[in-house]
Amino acid sequence: MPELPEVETLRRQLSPLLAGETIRGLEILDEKLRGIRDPAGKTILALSRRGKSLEFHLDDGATLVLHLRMSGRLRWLTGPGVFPHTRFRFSFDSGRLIGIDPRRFATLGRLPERPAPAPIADPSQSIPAGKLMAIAGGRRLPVKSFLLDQRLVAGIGNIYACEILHAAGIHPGKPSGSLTKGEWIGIATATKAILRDAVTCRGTSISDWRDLFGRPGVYQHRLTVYGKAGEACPRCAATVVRIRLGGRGTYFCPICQTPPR
DNA sequence: TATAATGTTAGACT
DNA sequence: AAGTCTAACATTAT
Repeated sequence: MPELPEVETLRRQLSPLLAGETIRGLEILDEKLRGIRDPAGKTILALSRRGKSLEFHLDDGATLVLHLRMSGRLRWLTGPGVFPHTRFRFSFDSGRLIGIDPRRFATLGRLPERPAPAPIADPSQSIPAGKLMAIAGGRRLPVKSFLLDQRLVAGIGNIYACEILHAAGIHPGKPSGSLTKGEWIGIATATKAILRDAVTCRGTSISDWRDLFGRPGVYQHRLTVYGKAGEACPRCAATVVRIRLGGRGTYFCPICQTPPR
């Protein structure tokens, strides 16, 4: 569920609450998450984000890495509160951080060594068209799959990939190696604008995404194609279609997103 | 009952 | 061999 804008929303909301706070305890309620050394007594120095991962930097030099995968959410509580599917609970002097995850795909680890960052490490900050084109090289990989590959571009997920390609007017199935420089520039421009806008909107709440305080984001009101099969394309009024690409539901406008060749 | 869901990855296939 | 594709993970909702 959470993509770059949603995770960045959590990071921004958590930073002022947790920087300098000492972890008083960590309760793990899902046996799948067992195995991390107890961080109780460690102080959080800073929070960062890498792609869709949220990183807690501790004063013992270790880093706790949280990935929410499909259905993970975080809630900050200062009073009582019980949520179904709670999988872990951090306690601090100032409150509690609850991890909620119905599908149990989320991961929480204490990684001493992190993998090398993707070539496009933060597409909301810097996404040079020339670099995209170079990476795409003569690949046949559909451009949407390219944008979703976290080893290449970190942070874009299914919703924003669909929205970016619609904004850039490019068919999601177009082989990435066949895009022109102009098309990559369009993708880079759309990516930065959309991701930044979505962060400002505190993410997209189509179904169950909520921010740290339980409030829905508002970017769902700005979606142009994602989840809109059968509806009119806001740019050309043709009917938005849904296909399956790389195993994921893919929405696009068959008229203003150029067909692959 | 069958399908799909904001993600990732191991293993299969080409 | 590298690039690409599919199934699987676990659960809920339609």
